[in-house]
Amino acid sequence: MIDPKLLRSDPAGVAANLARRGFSFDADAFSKLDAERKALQVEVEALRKQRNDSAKQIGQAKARGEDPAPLLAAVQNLGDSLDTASQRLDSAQAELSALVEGMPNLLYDDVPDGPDESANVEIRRNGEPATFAFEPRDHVEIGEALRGIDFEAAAGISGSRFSVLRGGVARLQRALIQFMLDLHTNEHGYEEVYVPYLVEPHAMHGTGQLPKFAADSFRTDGERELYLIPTAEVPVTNLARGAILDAADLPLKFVAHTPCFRSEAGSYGRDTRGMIRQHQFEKVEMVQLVMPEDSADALESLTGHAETVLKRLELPYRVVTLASGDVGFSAAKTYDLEVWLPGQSAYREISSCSNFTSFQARRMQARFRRRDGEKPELVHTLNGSGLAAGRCLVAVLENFQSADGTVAIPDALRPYLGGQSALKPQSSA
RNA sequence: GGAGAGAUGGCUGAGUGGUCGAAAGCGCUCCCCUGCUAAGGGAGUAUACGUUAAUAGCGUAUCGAGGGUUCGAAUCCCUCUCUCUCCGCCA
Repeated sequence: MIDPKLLRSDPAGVAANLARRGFSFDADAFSKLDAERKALQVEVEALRKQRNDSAKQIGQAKARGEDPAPLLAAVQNLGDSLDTASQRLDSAQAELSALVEGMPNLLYDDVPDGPDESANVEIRRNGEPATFAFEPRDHVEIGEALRGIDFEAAAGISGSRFSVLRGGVARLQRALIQFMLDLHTNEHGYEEVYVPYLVEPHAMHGTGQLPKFAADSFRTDGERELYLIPTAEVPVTNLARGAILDAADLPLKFVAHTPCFRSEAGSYGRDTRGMIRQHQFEKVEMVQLVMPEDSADALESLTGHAETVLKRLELPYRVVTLASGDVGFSAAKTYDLEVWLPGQSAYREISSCSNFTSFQARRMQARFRRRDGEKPELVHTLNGSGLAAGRCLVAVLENFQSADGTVAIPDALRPYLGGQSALKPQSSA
């Protein structure tokens, strides 16, 4: 949520910023609606005062043993007019908050302008895409040869966009996750957390997935309205919901491994082959809660933490700054890490690192206090994948393949696989 | 799954439908007195929103949440949530 005070004081400036996203904010309509709301609020409060005063007088009259009847008569119609006015106030407030909650975060000035991902700006690369003496296969072929990925079995159980992993490949994914968690906790100062995979609507609302993007997530069908988390960002960031933290405790840095569930509505036909775009995938997520003045630097270091994973795994990648039209709803600025996939001869997103400034914190009232007695301020929240384990598995399979179908294990992972140095193809039974 | 108890300000804990935003104690802040391994006295001590130059006043709301009854609800009624205890069942 954008600061309502800023919306009132500089609606034109907000509109100009959001226009860079291609989001149109009607500043005049907002100001008019807000003025209406104010007038109604003043009216309602005046009526309430009248009612409170009368009630008080009635009480006093009764205490003195006087007949309260004339006073009662005087307030007879007050209730009705109060009801009417407060109903109008409620609907004005509902309209206003729907408007404000539907507005994306303000962009940082250094976000490059552009309508979509084609305008994203590459800022650095690491590693060289390997050249193969043969036609590199994609992970689907590699996985089948290893008898390690079974899409047919998954389809039989859950339909399209699911996968079953077996044997060494399943273990390789687990090793990746372990490696990432150990790296972030031991070397980058994150605290590992284990969190619920089903969350209530208010948690989804806090991080910005609701109300606007309900269709992107899976919702349970039972008596309780629960959502399968689309990312660990939701439960982990919500750890600070309603909190008033001590400045001395900041920054808070959490890392969690969770499965992620996405409905992928509207992505029909995209990445239908393989495990690039699934309804369920594993991800290690980093979340930081920091003081406002530190969030810009924190985004750089958080992105660096994600990059370290790729460096240690010897995977070629590049970092891009998302263009204004491609930045997500809640973010003020986002870097994507894109890993090289030989099977596609393309860089593909494997991590997304964002600074949400106070946008999520305001929604979930996550605050901190600089000193005793001072007013609490909103924290800034950030998160980034560190990394998407499913896509990382794809990247390892494709980048470390050899002509005979063997896949070498990156050195960094071998301790997690009992020293194993390669996955060998299996002859089909 | 069954049975019961509870939820009040930073904490503990009162509260009869009527000056209750809420007693008292603790804690904290300031002042006074006093003077030194102290004690005593006094005042103050929630948050949000509106109004405003104002973190001054004033107003409104908030006693787990949401409804209802009433001129008036912390107090009565309904629904829900959470916490605790016991039993059962499990990982």
